[in-house]
Amino acid sequence: MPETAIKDKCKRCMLYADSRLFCAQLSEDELCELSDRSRTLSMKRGDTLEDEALAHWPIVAIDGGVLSMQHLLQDGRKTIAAFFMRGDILDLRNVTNRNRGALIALGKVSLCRLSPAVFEQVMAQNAKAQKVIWENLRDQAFRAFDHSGDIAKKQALEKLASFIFECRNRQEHFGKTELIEIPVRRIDLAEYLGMQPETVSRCFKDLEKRGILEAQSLGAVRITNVPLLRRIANGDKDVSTGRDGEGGIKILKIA
Amino acid sequence: MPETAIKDKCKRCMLYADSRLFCAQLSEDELCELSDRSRTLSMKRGDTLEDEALAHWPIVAIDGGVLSMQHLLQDGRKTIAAFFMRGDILDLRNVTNRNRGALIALGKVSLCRLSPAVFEQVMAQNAKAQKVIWENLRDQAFRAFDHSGDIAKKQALEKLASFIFECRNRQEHFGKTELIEIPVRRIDLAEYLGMQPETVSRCFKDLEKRGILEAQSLGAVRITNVPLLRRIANGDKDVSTGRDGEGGIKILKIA
DNA sequence: GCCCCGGATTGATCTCGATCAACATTTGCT
DNA sequence: AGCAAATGTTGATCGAGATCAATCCGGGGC
Repeated sequence: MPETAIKDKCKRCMLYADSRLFCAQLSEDELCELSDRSRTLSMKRGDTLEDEALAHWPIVAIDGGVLSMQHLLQDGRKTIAAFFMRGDILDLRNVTNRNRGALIALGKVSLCRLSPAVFEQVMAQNAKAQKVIWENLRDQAFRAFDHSGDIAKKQALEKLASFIFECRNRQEHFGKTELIEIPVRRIDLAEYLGMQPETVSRCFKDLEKRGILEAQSLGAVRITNVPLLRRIANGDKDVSTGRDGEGGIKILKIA
Repeated sequence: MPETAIKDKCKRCMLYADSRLFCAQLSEDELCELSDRSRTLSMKRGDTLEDEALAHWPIVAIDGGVLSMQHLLQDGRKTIAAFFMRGDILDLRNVTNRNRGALIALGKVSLCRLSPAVFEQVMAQNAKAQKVIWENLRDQAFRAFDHSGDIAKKQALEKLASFIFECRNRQEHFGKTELIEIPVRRIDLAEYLGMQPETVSRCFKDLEKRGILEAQSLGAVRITNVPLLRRIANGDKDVSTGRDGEGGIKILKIA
């Protein structure tokens, strides 16, 4: 077998199979070198990427599943600051643990610890790959800015509506259907949105009662009234308080 | 004057004068080309970077002042998702306005709209410059993750304490003093932390009453009890609720 | 299949911070 | 400097969502 044959582990990995993702941008030689010097890892719910492991492998690329960044307060309160999913690349080189939360899997996660040396080399040489990782990091940052805005002033119902749209934006679209996958448990969702699981539950029920969405299961919903959900997400009080029961008649107050 | 003479506008700009920032990494030729194809801009409180202007100049480097990213809800509620300060570089190429808030100055801001072509060229050629902008974007992302965690579950007092530490981390250290500059108004601070100006005011007063900090003016405070403020920021309920009036005696519950 | 247990739901109560209102102070403009 | 408008502070009241408590699932292991 020639030195440059693409490894099976890479052929099975979405980072290579999806033409928009990082490994698909690499030349055969680059991919093989990166592959040889990198290590895949499977995690299950609750597993943590330990500091010690991260010191050696500070660059992590997500193949599938949902990895969370969690902040733990001293009295036990917990928050999820971010979700990382397929295609996301985390560069934790020189990130002091002061401003980095724990990285914890929220289900089965498969990821690849990339060799920092090869990563750096590819970043310097391969403009296409550089563009992909730059845009990925930029997306992560903008998603975080958005999320900060969402949880700062929005009410519970509005936060949940925004989150459903965030899921919709991130998932590969299943045709034209408004079937949205919710890839995390209620409890994680609550921690991400800064609310209690009880409140999340109540808000889902409220949206169902108003005919805005249907629960398919705990892990998926179908939006039955996209414009109305959008208005709630955008903080239109006349809708979110339920005063306008018929829905969608009132003219939007577009700034 | 030779073609490669460094322009006055660059000599006066901290992006060049501070050796850690972007323009200081460039060769004289690179700097001059970038300078020729870029445009400085001064803004005053309330000025907005318009979409139209950003379409032509999507890359913005902050020389000084505080620029905010604001999200406006339909009923008038407003949140500040992020602060951008000296050295921050915003790359808004291909960012749909859907997930980008308005960019509004919170005081006098001086910035430089960088030529995308030259920026891209420098990013491809100059490894040192590439490292600086990569790390800057990474800092922005991690700061946003942190901030999301802060505002999701923390109480008002805890959020304010965290914010004071955020200011402390970001400012160039004035010697060893615990004098912290608060570079934004109360009202902006409230929008950033997802609370009301009244609450911000009450929390500052509370921290003063407890002897944890002294207000020097609206724009600066001196921390007089750093460990206690840290415990509040970290969500130690025994402290933040004021039950432990003497402060600092109780043993920390480190997880 | 059955058991088991973490997660999800539902209901009742309470609290922190939002809101409203009045007043003080700072900032910006001429 | 002096005025007007914007911002900040203080006090009183109210409500959305946290908290507490009691079930109710659903899916993984044997």
